[in-house]
Amino acid sequence: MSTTPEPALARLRAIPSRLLAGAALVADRLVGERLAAEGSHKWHFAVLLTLAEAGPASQAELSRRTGIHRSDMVAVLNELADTDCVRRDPDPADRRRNVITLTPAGGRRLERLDALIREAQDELLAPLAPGERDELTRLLTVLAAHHRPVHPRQDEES
Amino acid sequence: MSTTPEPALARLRAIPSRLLAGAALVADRLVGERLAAEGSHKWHFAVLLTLAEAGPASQAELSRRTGIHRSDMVAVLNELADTDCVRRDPDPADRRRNVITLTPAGGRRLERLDALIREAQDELLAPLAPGERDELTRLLTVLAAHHRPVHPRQDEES
DNA sequence: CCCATCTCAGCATGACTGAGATTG
DNA sequence: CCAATCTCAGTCTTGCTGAGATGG
Repeated sequence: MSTTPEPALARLRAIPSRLLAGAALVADRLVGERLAAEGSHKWHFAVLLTLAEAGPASQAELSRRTGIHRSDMVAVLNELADTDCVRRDPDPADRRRNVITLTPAGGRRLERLDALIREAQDELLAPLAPGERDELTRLLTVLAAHHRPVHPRQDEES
Repeated sequence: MSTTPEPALARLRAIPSRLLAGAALVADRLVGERLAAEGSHKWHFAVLLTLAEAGPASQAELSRRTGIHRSDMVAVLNELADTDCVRRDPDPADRRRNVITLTPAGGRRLERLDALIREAQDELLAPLAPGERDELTRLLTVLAAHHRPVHPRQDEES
């Protein structure tokens, strides 16, 4: 037998890794478009949320917490500082570092971005029933928990 | 009320778009590593599969079918031709184009790559029960069907 | 003359690296 | 003198654009 009579045909569009890539692309576009309309991107949200979650931190610490590269953090914080969303003060205890602090304006910005992101999730999951949305989230959470629940690339080796 | 008492904390890791991005990254790595070990990447598989599915075609036609950019197709076909997986013959009916044909060796290569990709899916979905794997695939398929069931980027502008 | 194809060189984006300046 | 931080310039990667050559 020629081993692959035609099964590839039906299989193609059912490959989970391919489906995931497509869904992730769509999701990223939906989120990105909304944040861009507000003059933001994912990184702004990540930094603001991390500050709200875990409190003030140095830039290096924010890099570790968010997975954003130390080199890109500069621009993100410049933009957030320019719009008064964060303050960048010299740390009195260690003058090598800046302490980044969320401002009230930053908190409000976080809320706006959060609302936009929830909107995007709703659009993404619109074709699913409420129970299905929860199930999808649950299954993806299981995968995330199992496969290196950390950040993608970065300097670190080992 | 201060509107965001602390709900962001728990919400962070449950954002579907974020979970999708993480899962897609893992999936891509699992697939990519295996194909790289065979000296291949996704595009080789896509081209071989398309040839097996839909038969010989010109390079331009393959670009359309696979979503691989016409400019990248050159290198992919060079590599496949170098390993005798495809033949690139001038079309007797239209000498502007090459007709790309899958060779027997190409068919065998396709089977190997297909096996590697199935391996990768198994590893990706390992933490899920069989029923859950099907359900995840089904849910992702619904999303794919609803949100532009086509290829990502490319020249075309509407 | 216009259109499609194949190819290649070069651009644009996004992420990362390396090193200098500052401070501990 | 070594370590950590902040910053910036430059590099590397990947996918895409533009245009020349071939041919219908």
